[in-house]
Amino acid sequence: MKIEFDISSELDKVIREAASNCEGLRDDFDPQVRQADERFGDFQANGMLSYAKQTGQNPRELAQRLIDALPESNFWETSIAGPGFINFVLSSSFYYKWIEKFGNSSKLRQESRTDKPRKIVIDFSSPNTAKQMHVGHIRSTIIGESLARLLEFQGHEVIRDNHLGDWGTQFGILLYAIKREHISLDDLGPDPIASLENLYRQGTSWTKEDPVCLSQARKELVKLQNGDPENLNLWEKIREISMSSFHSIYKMLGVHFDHSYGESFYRDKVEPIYEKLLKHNICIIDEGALVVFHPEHKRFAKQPFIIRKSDGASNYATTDLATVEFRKKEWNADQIIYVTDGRQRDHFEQLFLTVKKWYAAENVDSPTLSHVWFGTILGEDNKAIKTRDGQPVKLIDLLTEATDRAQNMVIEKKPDLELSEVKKRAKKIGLGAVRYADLSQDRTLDYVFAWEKMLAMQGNTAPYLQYAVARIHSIFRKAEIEPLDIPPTSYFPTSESERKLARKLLFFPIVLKQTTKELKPHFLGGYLYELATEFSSFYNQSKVMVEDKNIMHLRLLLCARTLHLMEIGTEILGIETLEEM
RNA sequence: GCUCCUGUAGUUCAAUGGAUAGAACAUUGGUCUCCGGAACCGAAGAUCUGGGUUCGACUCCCAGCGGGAGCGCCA
Repeated sequence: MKIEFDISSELDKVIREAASNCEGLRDDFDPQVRQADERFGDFQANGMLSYAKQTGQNPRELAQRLIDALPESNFWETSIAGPGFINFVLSSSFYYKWIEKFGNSSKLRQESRTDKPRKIVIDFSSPNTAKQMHVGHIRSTIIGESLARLLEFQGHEVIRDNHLGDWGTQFGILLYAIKREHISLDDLGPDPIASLENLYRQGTSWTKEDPVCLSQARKELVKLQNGDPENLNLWEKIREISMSSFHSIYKMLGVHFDHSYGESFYRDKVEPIYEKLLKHNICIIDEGALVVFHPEHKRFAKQPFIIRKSDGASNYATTDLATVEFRKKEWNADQIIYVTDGRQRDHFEQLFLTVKKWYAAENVDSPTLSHVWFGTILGEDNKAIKTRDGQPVKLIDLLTEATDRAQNMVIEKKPDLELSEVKKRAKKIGLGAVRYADLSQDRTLDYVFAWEKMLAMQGNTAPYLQYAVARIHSIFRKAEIEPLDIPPTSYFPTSESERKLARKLLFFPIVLKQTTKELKPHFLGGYLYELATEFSSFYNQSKVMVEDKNIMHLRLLLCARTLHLMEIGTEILGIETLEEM
């Protein structure tokens, strides 16, 4: 067996090869190599059980035959257990060689790169302009950024596109309110976006109370959409004010975009869509609106996908179609990933079906369309946090609270630290905690927003990961050696804590693969937590700086590799690490 | 009404159809001459109910019960 980065796929290859020369096993045999429970070994092949059953053979006998057919190797010990599991226990020398070979950061990055790079557009964050971002926006922003980093890490070309809600009906109301109050957008006070949001709220209540106001607001919207210079100018300023407020949050979170085209960008690109879909008989006119039905689909045979309203106006279905077209034509995207709330699943399913038919009719390859959806953040009433009812927590307040709390903790631990350094650390710790709170759980789950939860800093949290990293840095400072300069050693991972830590390192490629396949960052988060736990345990049981240089160098090597994987992993999640904390 | 998601320790969450369901918080007992105690080691504690498929089910299928969401002109 070769020492490959992804041990499970190498093992799979070796077993299949052996199986091909093995009586009773054919080409369709799937070894089902899995990460094994610690009690049984490092990897296990489960494929015998089902295969033996199907072919009417004895699984244990078959397993024995397969083991006999495996090439001689001093890298593992095999055994048959239970009804026919094959367990592989990797040798200490294998552990050492793997860690030695894939140790340094650049090597790890290189090994993680795909051999088929794709151009992938990630559509995420996408707040509405004229409003502040609130906690409901955090998931798309954080998950999207993390996926972007994950895919970039593997060598894909990622285009981050912030699909702003900058052309909605909210502008009618807002423009009406601005004019009624004779507001100057150049003089909105210290917090312009908050002023705009208040103005919008004010306008909403006016239009609700008085039909005359409502019709005035509608007129302002129509004027805007018809290109009225005054309204267009106001709209542009509102967009600028909004962008600048978004930008300050993105900057804190280390999020950036390549484009922020938004819905307004597509407003003059919808006509051809109607024409094409009509031409291909994909849509029909129904109750005055242009809609798409999918007769083959149990739900969408009757549930319409409205692409043009009965008043002739476009809606988000239209712009989404135009957006796909733009990303395909202009960017030649291989894949588009939409990171949105799960409540939009029907919409995207309909969108994807429609695109598929449209492109098939025109005989062009459709990009792979993926809806990466996440659960709703709920208020205490178990309903989605909404802008209208009550006061939703502003995102900036959450982030500020997080850094404030972290700052108190830092000061408590290190009272003599300079304030600028305190703030620097507090920012990484507090924002890391918020981020990890979201990324460490399966994105498809809803959760009730709770300060304590978002700001937790004990247990399975970002500060725990950061603490492990800081301790490793501390070891290297004390040892006065660089993580990449560790001399070779003849001592291999032997003690329980050494083996357990080494073993955890080996699984990184598998976790990375799973995270990518599912586009679920919590797999990576869970792994990093386990790795940090394994390290902490190792740290307590095995002193690194010992007399015996062989032992010390092996332990330093384990520390160095842990450090690299922790740094790579946290970087993908967007969590910053510290050398001291 | 139709469709989708969801139900795991007291609480918040894990678990590509695999062996004795794994953590955190809270509760509780230890470690305190240690390279950083933001830590480590231990105890106690859970798969909504009933069927089915399978050698094997938290996982897949069916039914029921509980929670949530979507379903024609918001996004």
